[in-house]
Amino acid sequence: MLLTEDFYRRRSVTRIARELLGKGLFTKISGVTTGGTIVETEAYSWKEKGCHAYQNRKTARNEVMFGNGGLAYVYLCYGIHNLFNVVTNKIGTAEAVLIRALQPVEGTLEMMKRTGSTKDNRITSGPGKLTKALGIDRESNGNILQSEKLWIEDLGAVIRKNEILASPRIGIGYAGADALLPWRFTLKNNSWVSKTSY
DNA sequence: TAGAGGATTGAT
DNA sequence: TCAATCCTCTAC
Repeated sequence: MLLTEDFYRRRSVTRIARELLGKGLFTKISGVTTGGTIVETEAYSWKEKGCHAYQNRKTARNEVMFGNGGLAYVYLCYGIHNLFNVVTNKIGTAEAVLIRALQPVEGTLEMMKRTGSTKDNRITSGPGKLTKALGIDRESNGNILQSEKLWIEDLGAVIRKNEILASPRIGIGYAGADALLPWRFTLKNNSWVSKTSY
């Protein structure tokens, strides 16, 4: 079952980030479906320094974050990687959830091909890697997440509170005290969660 | 309009 | 530990 606008347009971005765990992110390109279960997310809000839209700073890049919940926000990081976010909340409130890792469900062979990997392990364990595996690039920026090319669906998995781990977000040391917010959510003991040196 | 740096990754 | 790589944002 596809997630609808109501799911994305709620007020609490951290709650949506938690609830996205266990949901399925998929793309269909040239007739091939690829995707998997979301096992790691991070919440971002205009209220804190880690966010591109901190203090409602609106630029050409982050404009989509100010749009309605249920849109894709895709941007280039380090000149190399496309990072995929889900825009949440209502028009004018810049919040989003970064999808950081998936557990493959469908199209594993195609994802291996796209990432140039010969093994099927950890091909979607990281925000830059999963976009490459699913074929997501900036052309998807601003697209709705209920299309035939890109969507998130409820796979029926029930995630209990005690299966979710909250920790500080990755790679935003410049955000000062806000870098310590426990807004990174992972499934406990899931081997597909991204590896970090932190 | 130039210059610095980034919500990462994989190889050394 | 470090380079790849290019777009975005800020300052001048």
